[in-house]
Amino acid sequence: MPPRPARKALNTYHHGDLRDALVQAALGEVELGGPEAISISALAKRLGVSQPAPYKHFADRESLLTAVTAEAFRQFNAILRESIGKPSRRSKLSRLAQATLDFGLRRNGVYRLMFASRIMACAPKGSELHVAAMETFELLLESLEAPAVGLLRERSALQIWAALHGVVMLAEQGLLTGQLANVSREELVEDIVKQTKLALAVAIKAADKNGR
Amino acid sequence: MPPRPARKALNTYHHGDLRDALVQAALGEVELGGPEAISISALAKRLGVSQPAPYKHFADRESLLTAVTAEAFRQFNAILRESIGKPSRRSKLSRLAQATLDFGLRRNGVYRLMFASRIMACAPKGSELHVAAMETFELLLESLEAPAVGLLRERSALQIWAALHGVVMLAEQGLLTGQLANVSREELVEDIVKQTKLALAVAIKAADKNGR
DNA sequence: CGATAATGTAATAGGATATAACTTGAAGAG
DNA sequence: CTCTTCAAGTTATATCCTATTACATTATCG
Repeated sequence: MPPRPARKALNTYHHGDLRDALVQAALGEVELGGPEAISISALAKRLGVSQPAPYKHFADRESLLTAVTAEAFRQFNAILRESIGKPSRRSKLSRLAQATLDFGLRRNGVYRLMFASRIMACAPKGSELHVAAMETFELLLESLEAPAVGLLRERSALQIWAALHGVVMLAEQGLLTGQLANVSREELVEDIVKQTKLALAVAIKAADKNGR
Repeated sequence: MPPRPARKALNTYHHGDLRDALVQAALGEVELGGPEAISISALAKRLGVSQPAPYKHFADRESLLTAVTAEAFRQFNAILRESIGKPSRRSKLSRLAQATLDFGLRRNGVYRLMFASRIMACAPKGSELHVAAMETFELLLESLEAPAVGLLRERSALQIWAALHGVVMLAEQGLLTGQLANVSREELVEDIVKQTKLALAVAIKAADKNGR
């Protein structure tokens, strides 16, 4: 299927590219109010079309949310790709981790849509959404500049990924209190990166010993 | 304020303890369908009262959700307390981690309400909800049987906590694919526990060296 | 150029949140 | 013991949102 041709609106009756406009506008809403902020009728009003018009492009609200989530993953992937691409004295993993933290806090509504709603859980394997999400994980694996391969590598990736999620969630929910409140988020994430590298090094050494 | 007296329903007009019944019923709904499954009117119908009756106890839907979340935290805390209390050959930390994983997967709707909705982010410090959530973190600190104190201890707790969250979320969303799909969740969590202990040991050694 | 599919609109049903005004019964004061 | 009062119900209603149906308009292509 070729990407939609993005026709121009030549008249007032047809919008031109309502489908894409809906996704973008919805992403804007989610950014502020999270997944539950998306209202089909509000979006229609905002885009100057009748209330039922969106249903020509999305079967229901759920289906719009799915498309929005997929778009969010693509944007997120672009950011990650850029973060590990640019040269820096810090490691790729560290840069990716910091970029994730930044995205998770600055665009928290979108982040919640991606990682904390039930939308993802419903995405069948091979769907647009699932593919985009898998690509995120691929980027993470790529940023793990380590000699480990296979399962060991995946387990390390999972652990840093999981820990990153957790920090974003806990930070957003005001659960970083006590003395933790005085530590910058960046530093906490750096802790996680270091810890993962340390554990991976130990695991590799152990594997070598066994394999020898 | 004394705990609500849990009056009996002596007649048909008054329910007896509608407030508590609402919270419990809502918790049941959340368990299956997540936070968005809660509908005031559906709950009212299910409990045999008129649709606006719940508004005598909760200002709005949001306020009911907050109460439900607080109750969920209390139940979670009870489970955690039990898990680290009973004697076992495994460490407290490991038992708490496994209990969290179990709760997160088996009662995922509730878990999402607790850790992935915007309800928590809105809870002011000192509120019923915030207190219950902080107690969860206290239990985690308690289960960290390590000589570390203060910030170092809190940072370790944060890291294992964050990683646990992440595994629950990723598992629920079907993002554990590839070779990871063949590893049991319990094993992945055990990885996290080991890794945290290792990192903490290293950090303590470093701190000792500096402090010497 | 005319048929047809894609994309819009208007009208409407159904369900949810929330408020207002009224009713019931429990519980304390005199 | 009764009267008053108030918490906790009720019915009725306004508003908003989702979703469907039937109809209108334009784009596209044979």
